[in-house]
Amino acid sequence: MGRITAEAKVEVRNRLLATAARHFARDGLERTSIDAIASGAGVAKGTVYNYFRSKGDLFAEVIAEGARQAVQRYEANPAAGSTRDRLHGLAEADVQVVREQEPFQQVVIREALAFRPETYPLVIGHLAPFVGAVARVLDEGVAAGDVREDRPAAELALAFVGILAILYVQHWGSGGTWPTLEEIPDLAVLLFFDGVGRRPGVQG
Amino acid sequence: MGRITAEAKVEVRNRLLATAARHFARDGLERTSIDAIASGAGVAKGTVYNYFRSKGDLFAEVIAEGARQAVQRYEANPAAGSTRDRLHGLAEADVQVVREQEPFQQVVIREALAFRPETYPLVIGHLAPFVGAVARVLDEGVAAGDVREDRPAAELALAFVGILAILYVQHWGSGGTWPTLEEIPDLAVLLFFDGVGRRPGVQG
Amino acid sequence: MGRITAEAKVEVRNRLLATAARHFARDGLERTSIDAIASGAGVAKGTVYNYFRSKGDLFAEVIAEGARQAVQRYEANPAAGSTRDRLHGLAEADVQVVREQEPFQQVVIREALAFRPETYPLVIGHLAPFVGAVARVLDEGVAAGDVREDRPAAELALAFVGILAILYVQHWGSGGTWPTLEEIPDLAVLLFFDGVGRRPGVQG
Amino acid sequence: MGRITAEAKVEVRNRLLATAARHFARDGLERTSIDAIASGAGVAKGTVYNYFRSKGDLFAEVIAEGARQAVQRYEANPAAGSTRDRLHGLAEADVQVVREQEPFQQVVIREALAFRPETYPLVIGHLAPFVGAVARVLDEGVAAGDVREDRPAAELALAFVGILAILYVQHWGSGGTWPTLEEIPDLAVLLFFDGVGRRPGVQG
DNA sequence: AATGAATGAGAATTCATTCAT
DNA sequence: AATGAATGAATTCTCATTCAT
Repeated sequence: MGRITAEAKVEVRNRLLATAARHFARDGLERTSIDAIASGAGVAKGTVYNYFRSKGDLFAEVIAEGARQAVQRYEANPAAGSTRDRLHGLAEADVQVVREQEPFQQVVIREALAFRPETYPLVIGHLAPFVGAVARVLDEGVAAGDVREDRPAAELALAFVGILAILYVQHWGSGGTWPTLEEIPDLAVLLFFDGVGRRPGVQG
Repeated sequence: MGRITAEAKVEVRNRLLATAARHFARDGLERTSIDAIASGAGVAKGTVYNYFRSKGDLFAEVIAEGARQAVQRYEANPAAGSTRDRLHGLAEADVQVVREQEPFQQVVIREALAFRPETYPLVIGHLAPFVGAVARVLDEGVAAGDVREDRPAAELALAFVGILAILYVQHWGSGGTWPTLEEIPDLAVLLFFDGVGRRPGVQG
Repeated sequence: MGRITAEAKVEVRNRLLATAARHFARDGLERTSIDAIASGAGVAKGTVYNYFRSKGDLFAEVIAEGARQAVQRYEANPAAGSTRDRLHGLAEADVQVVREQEPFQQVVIREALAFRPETYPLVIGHLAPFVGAVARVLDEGVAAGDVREDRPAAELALAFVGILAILYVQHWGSGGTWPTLEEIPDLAVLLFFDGVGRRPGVQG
Repeated sequence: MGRITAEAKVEVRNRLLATAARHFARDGLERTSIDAIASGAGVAKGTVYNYFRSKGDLFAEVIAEGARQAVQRYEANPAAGSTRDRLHGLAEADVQVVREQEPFQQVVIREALAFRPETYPLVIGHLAPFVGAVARVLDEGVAAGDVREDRPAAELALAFVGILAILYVQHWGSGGTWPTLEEIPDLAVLLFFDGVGRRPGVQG
């Protein structure tokens, strides 16, 4: 105990966040106990409360941390290419982050799908940058004549993110058998941009 | 005793299921108390245990009941028309069921998205008939040259159901503002079948 | 468990109140644990919460119960005699109640002296009838020329009740050695009405 | 280190005592946290334990300090005048001390009224000098024929101090509205020495 | 068959105290 | 000497489940 280096504090905090993410991802908010997180992180129960005000606060931090990582999604994304390529690039960036921070992203995505009043604004707020990037690409796609213009880009962007979410959920739910993480960008763009219907003279 | 009692028992059971569905849909499994269900259904707490072995069991029965209702999804579907029309018809049938049994369907769909080991087989098993009906339509669409053939119909069918799920979740999460239930069949078919990308000489 | 007669419920409730009063009187609100009350009353912890919403609520009920008993203080008081006799009668009635419900009264009196914002209105509200009775006697005493008229009767009444409180507290604090409960009415009247100063031709 | 350090230590100790007194006066022993005291005094939690063995010990020291200040009560008292005047003088001295050290005195007086076994001897021991001074004045009053002799002066002295305590408690409890600190000496003497009863040819 | 009081295992949270730095 | 992170016992309160009536 006693004085500790700043790095050690950060290390404990990160260990708590990582452990919490793992538990929240597996068991959800309610079924995860602070006890489990504490002992999973190798600290006493009270220590958790030295770092986070409450279980809900810790949960929110897990989501925020996940979302923070995900800002790379669109920043790391190369803006080049056709509308289709750019959507594919965004999806690939997303998959990259999910792969690296799987428990965090699992918590974010499941919470986004749960639409709970307590966390809804939090999740949505943190998802906003990514949704915004998608919407921007779509807007430019409309201008270029690549994207249908009978639906608002903002709604379509939400749908794209939703389709990605569904694919992740399917991935985790199937134990990783289908779809694999690698397939997700292709699938997302196929479902969202190309459509399943076949039309004369078009790809597919 | 005799017939009247037997009917009364069924009636109590149904009331319990309906009340439970409403609570589970609103608050989730953990945050719903047996007390709330019992008093909501106008019976004593102990009575719940005369009908269901445990809270988890009651939850499973709610899902099973919801899925049972949902069998109409594919049975009510008019088999006629183009592939696109038939998919639209399936989506409409689905929305119809959701509308009529909203709390039950909300529980089923959210549980499907949560992929919890305890309920996963239950949900998937009961969703299977609907997914199968979609796959059948897609298979026939492939034969008719209406549907892209580079992806297995079974996987595409799952994706269609997933897109429907996302739209419902978005609907409930937004407080019903977007999308409305009426819009969902159109949106689902647009996203899934037509695609968001615009191609020469095609709708959009 | 299970169904129980209404009398049995009342009996449990009373046992809980009496046990709680004993503990609160000895240890105060904070240092008394629900566990101690439960096991002292021979029930499980949860049972306490079947009867009282919270520890604070139980505490409030103990005070309310104490005050309820204490309404007898002024009702049982014979209205006859001189002002001095009537004050003595009120004090005697009060002592009587304290003797019969000692833990309850101990809680009420100590709480009254603690003036805590959470319980202040409760205590004062319940003490009001007794204070009012004293004030009435004093008012009539003023009219009869028995009581000094340079101070509002309401304030003097508060002081009388305060003096009684001090004597109880002294009684409990000294382990009952001084003053004894029997002495309290005489002492209260002596201090409050007669005064310690000696004046020519007057008693004392 | 040397002198400056020694002075600094005393200064920290006093700051801790003053902060603690303020908190104990407002919130009581149980509801005051060491954390609050430490940060209120501008030191770390551990530092509190360099000065005081435990929270209980700190509380005891606050009382001791309060009582130490209160020794002035009787020392500052001018011994002159009638018995009534001398009592009034003692009460005025007391009020003076309370005014200057309000939080400390508030803790002492409330603790005196709580009669807790842990602090009882402490409080009583420290109150003794003041009670003794009152008793001395009363004894001399008896000799002069000013004070009733049917009760031991020691007991009457306790009652006088009790009446003062009640008036303080009433003062703090009422938010300072009644009685004000200024009124207390008059009121105390009126209640204790003169009495509320009116008798022919006497003041009041 | 219904009832609902009793139960007691948890769960979150607080906080006095310790002690390595 | 001061610090403040770590500790873990203690406490309140919840609620699924049981079972006597």
